[in-house]
Amino acid sequence: MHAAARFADYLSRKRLKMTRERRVILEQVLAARGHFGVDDLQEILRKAGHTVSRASLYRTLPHLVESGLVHKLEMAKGQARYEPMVGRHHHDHMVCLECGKIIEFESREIERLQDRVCRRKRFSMTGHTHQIRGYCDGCAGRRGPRAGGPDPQAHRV
Amino acid sequence: MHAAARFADYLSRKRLKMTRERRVILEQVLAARGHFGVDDLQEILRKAGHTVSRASLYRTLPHLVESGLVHKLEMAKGQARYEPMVGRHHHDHMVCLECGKIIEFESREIERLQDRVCRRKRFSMTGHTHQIRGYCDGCAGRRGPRAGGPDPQAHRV
DNA sequence: ACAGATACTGCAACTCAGTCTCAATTATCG
DNA sequence: CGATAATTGAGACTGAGTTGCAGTATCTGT
Ligand SMILES: [Mn+2]
Ligand SMILES: [Mn+2]
Ligand SMILES: [Zn+2]
Ligand SMILES: [Zn+2]
Repeated sequence: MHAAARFADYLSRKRLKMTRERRVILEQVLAARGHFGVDDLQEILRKAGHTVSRASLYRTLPHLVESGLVHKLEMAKGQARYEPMVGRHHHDHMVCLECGKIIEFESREIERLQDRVCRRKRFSMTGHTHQIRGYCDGCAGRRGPRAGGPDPQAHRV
Repeated sequence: MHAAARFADYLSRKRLKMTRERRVILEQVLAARGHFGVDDLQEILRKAGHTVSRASLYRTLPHLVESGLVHKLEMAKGQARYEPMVGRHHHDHMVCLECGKIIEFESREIERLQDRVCRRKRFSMTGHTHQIRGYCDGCAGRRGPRAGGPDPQAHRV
């Protein structure tokens, strides 16, 4: 099913309207490659000759997420980022604390173990976030192998 | 090494001072069981007969985290929560979207696979967040097995 | 014990992502 | 078409977290 049709279907099932704003947001979001924030998206739209208010972006993105066309990444501190999910499958992310680069990874084994631990705890999972923080190849070298810094996750007492 | 001594050590190495406020914060944080937010902590302190400003809490908690005595949970939306980590080992969390309950889990296997995927991507991990959202045993029942709701992580296009 | 240097505190002002209110506009459907 | 209900942009607002400042406390010698 075509993405636009899928969104139209989602909207009509919810008695929502397919407006010009929603159409152009969908179009630009699907064209985007990589991960973007709300302000990035507004800039993308502006360059494409469209004007959509921040309020409408904040209102529309949750619909795109709920319809499954877009995935939301909850970053620490609250700068949410989004990525189109059309024709892609689930993955998780590594975030470089130096340059901000986002690296995608996927592991069937981790997902399977995750299901297993949910079953063991009688927990009904609807979603998850598995985010790894650290330094990418390029940035790790530039910092030296023993850089004591933020994110002291590994401490033991 | 005793937790208080450990914190004192951390402070002196950083040329920071052990103030009355920091002492009482440490004391109450270590006594806390479970996960708490900044306002919870201020209330705990107040009940213990101490007054510490929100600003000082926000200034001190990062030190406790960096010294490894406390762990910070980055929840969606930015209501950070903390938990004492003295004498405990690393674990991750499930969060019930209905009642807010936080369930802890640990999996050596997932951690191992996580290290492996970092190696494969040449990523130098300093920390991670693995958070599972869904419904706990009690809440899942009360909602019925097929409750279409938020967090539509599982969609495919 | 003392004094100087430096860090810390509370307060209130501020930031910033995200939400909400409202009046004007627009999609939808019979 | 015309009624009805949803949507929009603007700007006010919220709430977690941060910051500048002036007064205060701790620390490091001596
Ligand atoms: Mn991605
Ligand atoms: Mn925990
Ligand atoms: Zn990097
Ligand atoms: Zn629950």
